[in-house]
Amino acid sequence: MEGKEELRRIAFWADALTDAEAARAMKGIAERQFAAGAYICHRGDRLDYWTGVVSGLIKISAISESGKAMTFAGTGAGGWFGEGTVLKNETRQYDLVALRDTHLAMMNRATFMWLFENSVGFTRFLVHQLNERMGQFIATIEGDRIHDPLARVARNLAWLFNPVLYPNTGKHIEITQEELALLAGVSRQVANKSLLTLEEAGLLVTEHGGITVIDLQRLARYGA
DNA sequence: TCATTAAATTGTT
DNA sequence: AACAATTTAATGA
Repeated sequence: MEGKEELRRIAFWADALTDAEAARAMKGIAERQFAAGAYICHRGDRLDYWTGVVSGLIKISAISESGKAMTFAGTGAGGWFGEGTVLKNETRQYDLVALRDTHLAMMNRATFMWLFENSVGFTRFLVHQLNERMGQFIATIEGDRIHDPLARVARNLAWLFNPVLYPNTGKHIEITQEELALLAGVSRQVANKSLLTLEEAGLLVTEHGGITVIDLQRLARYGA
């Protein structure tokens, strides 16, 4: 009971575990802080941790052959990622960058594998998470062909509101236009104009240091 | 609680 | 990239 409460503070999937499983999970998790702009890991590094964002914002990106940065996904508070890398026991395929001061929870591989093989609740959660991420990656591949920066901003923003990957977030998120620009791989000016356009279309409301989404469905499909 | 200032964020060029 | 305008946060009376 005690370990579960503690785990619940940093992991929304704590409820899927038994008390004993939660206690074991907690023992295998280390918490680390990263400053804004810091690299959490570079492509090719061996990072054998399943990682959760307790607070902050990170970007998952890769450098294409042409040398252009390509963002695969952004993850805000409550998001967990890297299960694919840990399961396959291989090096990271992407760069991880903290876009703002970020607090991470990192579960070591042994604990992750133990939960995967012994906890029904955890395995069920993982399947759900992988399935959802699959859909998002497919959308990402399609999105990379879209050069319209407006659509890129809209999609990146919509990902941050994925209710399955980040169940804690409501319709509001704290993110500056500069941070969103970094995520979408556009300039801050473009992000600013895009947001104003999206606001005019009635899809969202811009605020200071934050955005409230009105129509997530249309936002995710914008330009498609 | 209110006024002043500093810092952060946004809007524009 | 640089600038001005706007909003929030912090400070002290």
